Amino acid sequence: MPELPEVETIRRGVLPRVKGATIRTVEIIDHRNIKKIKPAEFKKKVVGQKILDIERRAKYQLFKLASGNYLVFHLGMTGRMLFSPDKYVKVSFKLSNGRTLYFSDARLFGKIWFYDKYPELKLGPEPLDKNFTWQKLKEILSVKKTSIKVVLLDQKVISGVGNIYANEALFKAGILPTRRANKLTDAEYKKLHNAIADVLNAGIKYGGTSDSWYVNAKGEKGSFQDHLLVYGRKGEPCSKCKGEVVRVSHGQRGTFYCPKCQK
DNA sequence: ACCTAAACCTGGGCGC
DNA sequence: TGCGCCCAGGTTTAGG
Repeated sequence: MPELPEVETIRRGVLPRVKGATIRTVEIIDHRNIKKIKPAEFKKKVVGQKILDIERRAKYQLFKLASGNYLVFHLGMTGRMLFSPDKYVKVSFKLSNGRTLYFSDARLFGKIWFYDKYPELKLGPEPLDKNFTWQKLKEILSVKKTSIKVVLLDQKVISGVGNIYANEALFKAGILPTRRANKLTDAEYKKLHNAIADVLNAGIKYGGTSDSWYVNAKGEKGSFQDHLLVYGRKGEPCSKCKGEVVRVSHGQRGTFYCPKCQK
């Protein structure tokens, strides 16, 4: 479910509901989301901790605790952060402010870690960072011989972009997903840089994409699915040329594009 | 370095 | 209703 815009939307909803609160109890319904540490140990470390802030790094949320420790969440494909439980809750955190934070995850691809200090995540640059210029994009892409679509999904190269926004950005930039990342022209690196920022900002503006599992911290759907131009639109007319949007499998992921508009 | 396939999992949707 | 199949916003690992 969650790419950068969805995670950011969730963070903005969760923060005001947990900021300044202390975690009183932790209930673990399914321990498989909790990584690197045993459930009992996790509870022991987390209970009693005060939450100061939530930082987002790519698709990760880092809960900054008053002790200097960090509680880190990755939502995988179907992870949710809720304050009213749904039927897929796996871990819940009862807070001193009367609320309970529910971590829901139907497919169990989500991950929760406890870190003693600020974690070193092996991630490429944040695409919405002010310092992330088109020249920087060119710099990191021009050493990659693989396809541009696969590279955009590689979190070590550029972080936060997932399958939906990669498809949308390549359509907006008019670039075929199978082009070699190092073979784009300067004009194309510029267009792609703009397109990535545009689709991510639009995703945030519309509160994320709710094609299937994604809801925000209040349990509400986003609406960017109503603005998608190619993702999930196999067989539909292209919004630019009225040709047909096609779907192929590329890099083991559904890849949507317009063969006429993307070169 | 790169490429592919498979693995981790469950659930929704669709055709029959 | 039910079954089988395909699909899924992500990431990691193994092998060639």
